[in-house]
Amino acid sequence: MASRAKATILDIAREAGVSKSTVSLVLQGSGLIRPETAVKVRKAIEDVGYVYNRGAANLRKAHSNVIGMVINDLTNPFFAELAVGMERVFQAAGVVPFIANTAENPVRQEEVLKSMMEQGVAGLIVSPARGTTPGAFRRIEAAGVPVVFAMRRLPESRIPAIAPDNHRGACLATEHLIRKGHRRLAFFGGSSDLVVYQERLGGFLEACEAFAIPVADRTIVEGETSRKGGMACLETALAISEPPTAALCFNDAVAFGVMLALRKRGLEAGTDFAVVGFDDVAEAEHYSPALTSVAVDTAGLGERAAHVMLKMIQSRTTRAEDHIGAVSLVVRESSGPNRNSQVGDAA
Amino acid sequence: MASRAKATILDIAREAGVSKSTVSLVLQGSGLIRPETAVKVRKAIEDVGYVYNRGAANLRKAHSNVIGMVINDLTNPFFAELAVGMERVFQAAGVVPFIANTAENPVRQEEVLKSMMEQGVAGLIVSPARGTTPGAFRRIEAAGVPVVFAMRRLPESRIPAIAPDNHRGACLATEHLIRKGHRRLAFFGGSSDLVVYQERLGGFLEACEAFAIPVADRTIVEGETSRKGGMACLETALAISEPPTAALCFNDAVAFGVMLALRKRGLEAGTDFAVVGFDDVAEAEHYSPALTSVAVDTAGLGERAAHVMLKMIQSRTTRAEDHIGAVSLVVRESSGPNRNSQVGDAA
DNA sequence: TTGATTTATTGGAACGTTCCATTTATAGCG
DNA sequence: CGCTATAAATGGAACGTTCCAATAAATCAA
Repeated sequence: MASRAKATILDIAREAGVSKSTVSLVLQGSGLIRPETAVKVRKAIEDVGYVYNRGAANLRKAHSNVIGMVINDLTNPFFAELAVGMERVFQAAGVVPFIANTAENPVRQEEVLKSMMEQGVAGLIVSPARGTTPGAFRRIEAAGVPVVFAMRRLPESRIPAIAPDNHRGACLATEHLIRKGHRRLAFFGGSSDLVVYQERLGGFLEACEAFAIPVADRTIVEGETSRKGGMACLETALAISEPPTAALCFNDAVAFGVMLALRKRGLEAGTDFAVVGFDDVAEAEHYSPALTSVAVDTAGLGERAAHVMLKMIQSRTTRAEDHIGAVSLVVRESSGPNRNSQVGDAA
Repeated sequence: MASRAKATILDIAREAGVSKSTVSLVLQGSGLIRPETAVKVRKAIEDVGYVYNRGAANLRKAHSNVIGMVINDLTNPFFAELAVGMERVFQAAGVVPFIANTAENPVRQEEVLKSMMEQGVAGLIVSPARGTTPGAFRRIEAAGVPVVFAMRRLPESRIPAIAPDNHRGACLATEHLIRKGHRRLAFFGGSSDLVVYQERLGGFLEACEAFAIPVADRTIVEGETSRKGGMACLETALAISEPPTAALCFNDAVAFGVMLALRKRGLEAGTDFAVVGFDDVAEAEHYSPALTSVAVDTAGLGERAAHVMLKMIQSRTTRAEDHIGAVSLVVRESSGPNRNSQVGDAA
């Protein structure tokens, strides 16, 4: 079947009785070669068990066909969904996305980015890890490799970002809680070194402002963006003298944690304390009680990011516009007795 | 900062006033070069904004430092956990794992594998997609690239597999249900074209046999391995004349679906119908009622798979032993009123 | 038939590394 | 001082492709 040493186009050429250039042309699907020749060559390729060496090709070619996706936390289903959305688009464009996980660790991220650059990726889609330094992408930009940020952005950076309208989403959710009659509100989870956090918290505060919620009645508890973090937030908040009666959570994981902590205290989300999440991951719908959450169309943002990347590569530019995705509040049980079921909105 | 065109070792050599060979040596951390020279070279590397071209290097070197991880469903947190376990090990070994998702699609898988081979991966860790044909890995084996299967295996294949003791896990879980007093049992979800399915169903049947459960009282419903699939399974099972009172589910996703469908009918898992899952994903613990499930130590299996791969690469062999991971039943609420809390076991 | 044009095919020079065989410099020793 | 032994640095060929310029073959116009 396959010969001993790795077969090259030279072996194919010999086998098919043509020149290596002809083989190369066939490999690239050039219309210049005579159909019969092409058939002959393709047969030889099959016979010698040839595998194309993209590394060698990239030595001559301008662009590779791989794009790197660098994700801060693959175990969060939210990011997995994002990745899947992008994959769909890239597959159709004949581009292969390689995914790498940084586990929210800037050092690891540095290594991963370096590695991807060394592989010669055509572009990079990144959801930056917490604590990424502003200069982390300087070298990559200098090398002319297009980068787009997905879901998260960096404080002062010219790199285009594709993200949901965090401010508006948080506003919508907070308004919803206030309309339900809550007057002492909390914002749970996340930390201020994340731009997303600033945006979501900003939306929360704006709504509070708009409805004249006094500053003293706004409880803000930073914390890990995980179930565990959520549990801790609730404990902290309930310990104060005039505890809040409702909370907007930084993301769904935090919200799940809050609901868990409530149950541990014999309280129920929705009736004893209102909880709203952010991201609307698939689980939100299936939780009990079902979680009210801000839907951000994750897969859609992934597709959008992929399209932007493709366009950047094509027009060999390193610049593109930001894109802010529409959000909508999906009202379920965790925020209190039902009235209506979905409040849509486009940004 | 960075020069116009991409810098190469030649540029560095010129900048540092040494030969390209010296630069190459420094890049590889050879002890042959004088420390002062190394420092000089490293400075030059920094100055010209050099990025190493691994493609070019691989043209000469035997092995690349990238390993491909091909996963059938990244949105399943179970597989994401697996991936994360492997990453830990690889990182420590200075190897970069690139992850790709096949979305349970054999055609997509073919493309992904081809692409990884073209990139010149040193090895491949694969959780094969459903319906993978036995010959899918022939060419890869012929090329001498080591492959290990994780979590799933292929019917008749010499490729080593790292997987949990599915048979034993299913046995354990079924026994648990029988001990709780159930006499009409169901096995929900999965389909017979998966080896894992055969193994888990086998364990279920063995336990039934051991406790003399008549064949007529065993209900087996195949279905999608998702929440949706689980819901459908329950509907089907409850429609028969003498419906089962307990079910072992192919995996946790199916179990969640079953619990959801129960609630829709006003029934509660644990009291009205016993449910046991498989995999023990993180959510299982947090569900309500908490899901009894077979824990398989996902991350541990991932680490094991990574180690096996590393060893195969090092000893340049394409063969290795299978590895069957220990399992344990984690008893929670969904299987009925508590008695004990965890039944451990090592295979 | 001949030259011009089009269609297929081909050799050879890159591309950016590594690695072997040398060369050059430095030190050690009697 | 001459010789060997060791340490440090180097030139050049090779790796498997692409692509340009060139050639060869086939077709056409006159």
